[in-house]
Amino acid sequence: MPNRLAGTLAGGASRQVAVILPSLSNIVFADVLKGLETRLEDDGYHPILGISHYDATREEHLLRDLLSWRPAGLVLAPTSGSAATRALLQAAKLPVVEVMDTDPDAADMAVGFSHRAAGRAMAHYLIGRGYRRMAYIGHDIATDFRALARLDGFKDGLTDAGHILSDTLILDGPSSVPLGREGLARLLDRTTQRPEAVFFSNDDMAVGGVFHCQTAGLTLPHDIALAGFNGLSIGQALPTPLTTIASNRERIGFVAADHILRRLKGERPSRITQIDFRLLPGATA
Amino acid sequence: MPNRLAGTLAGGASRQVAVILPSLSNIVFADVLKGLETRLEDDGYHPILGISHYDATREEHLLRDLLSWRPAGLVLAPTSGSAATRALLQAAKLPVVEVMDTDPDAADMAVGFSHRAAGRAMAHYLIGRGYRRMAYIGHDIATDFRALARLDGFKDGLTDAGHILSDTLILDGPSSVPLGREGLARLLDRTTQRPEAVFFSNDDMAVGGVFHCQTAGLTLPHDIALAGFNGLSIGQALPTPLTTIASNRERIGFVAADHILRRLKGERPSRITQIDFRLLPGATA
DNA sequence: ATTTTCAATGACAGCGCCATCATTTTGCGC
DNA sequence: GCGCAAAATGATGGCGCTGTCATTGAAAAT
Repeated sequence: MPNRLAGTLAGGASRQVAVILPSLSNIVFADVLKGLETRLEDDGYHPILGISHYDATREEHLLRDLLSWRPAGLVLAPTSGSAATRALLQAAKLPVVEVMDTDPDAADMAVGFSHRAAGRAMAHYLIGRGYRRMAYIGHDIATDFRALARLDGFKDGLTDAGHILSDTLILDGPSSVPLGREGLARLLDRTTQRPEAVFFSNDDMAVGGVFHCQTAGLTLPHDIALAGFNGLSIGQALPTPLTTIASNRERIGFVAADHILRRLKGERPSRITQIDFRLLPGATA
Repeated sequence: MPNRLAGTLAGGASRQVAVILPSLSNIVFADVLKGLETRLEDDGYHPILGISHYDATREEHLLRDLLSWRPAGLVLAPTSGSAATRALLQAAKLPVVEVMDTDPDAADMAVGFSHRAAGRAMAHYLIGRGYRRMAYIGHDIATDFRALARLDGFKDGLTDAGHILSDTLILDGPSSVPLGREGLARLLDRTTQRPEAVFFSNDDMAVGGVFHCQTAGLTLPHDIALAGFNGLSIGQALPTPLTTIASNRERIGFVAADHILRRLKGERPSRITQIDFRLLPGATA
């Protein structure tokens, strides 16, 4: 059995790719990782993993740590646009892909989609369906800046049509089904005038909202309309399939890995790669 | 920035731990990985990841590949008890933890719980609740031998009380909410006599079963009782919380990593470590 | 002041492999 | 059979670091 440490040190290519993700609690990043691993494995590469927990300091520390293994490439779902991180990325002489978004000033390459555009698309859809009084329920937005971008896009979309967001509820902690359920309960509890539609920060939260409606005896979408984001299979299997936006996370990971590998072969994959999202009209909105 | 390749080659400890998991589609293994990463990160270690896709050949190949990086330790959720794999593990002079089960003849250490005992526990619970005609709905069991062990344990439990499994439905493909929903629909469709209770291979499948009942107008647990396995938050957030068995997957990962690290410090953590499962009586059975 | 002990510093071999270059072998034409 | 070019084989120098050993200087003991 060869010793790849020695091989790499002596000048061979490393065949390890550093991967930094903000979380693994959310299936979303597990999907990205799956796509990455699938493509990397094809060429005999392996991911070295770091979890930033949505913390910029931790991310920067991980970056140094992982880079010290001299990986052949780096894939990360940035947790912040911190200057220190950006400097490290620029300085690192290796292919870098930032995933999940399409930041036009990415250090090197980017694979993902515009969360702002996704939020806007949902606003347009809901307006098109005739909803006017709309609310938003989200998880801890301070950390998850992509969810924040979707919220901003959603507001933009409402503004486009001359409307405004009637209510916003941000809950502490990571997104989850129970948190979404609690969120909708609290939102409905505190307002006299029920919103016609609620946009959740993601599908986990939205499914929780659906469960609350089932418990509270609210009929979807007649009494209230709900929409999520991600297109998780759980939402589609509900008795009333969730209206949501499908993001192709596994493909994002796959393409990101492919970009790294192609760059290593001397090719020049495009700097920004869109992996389209798709609005899934369900039965909840 | 130091070059850890050189450092490790020169005799330093590697600070990389190889991790082989069967899948990342299932949140279960993402949880294990999260626990692993959390503990490893504390000591500046990082996981190098491989996904076996429940395939013994692939697992063996990954093993060789990852071992060629001379990691400090190895954690794997075995996909099979293949002789070749076992030989590689024995031969490898590094701490090895097999997770998710408590195989008494593990190559080195094991951290997990007995799936057979878990299945049996659920049988005892359901019998105690007065159910007699019981069925099982599972996903592709040929690959997921831990799910198979739970089924065997479930049968054992029924046998203990002088009962037998009245019906079994195994569906192709990995477990998912839609698959569970389809499974229950098909099971009920093909039998004249409806089972009193159904045990699903896991929570994803069982939640699908709950959704089918909601759609078909079946009241839980009066018309039919359902039980799952894993204790996912989604099941607990349902309007009728799912009766299931909670497995502490993140803790399994955490303890596994801790065992590796302690071994590297010269300690001798126990060979087999039980991470207890816990039956969660919900409202569905 | 001299010897002894100990810590601190510095020099160096070698981890296992890949690239490069030197050497030998082979093939071919005349 | 000889000369030359091409190919196969073999030897060697790092890659960047760690652990060891030798050396030095300072502190402690006599």
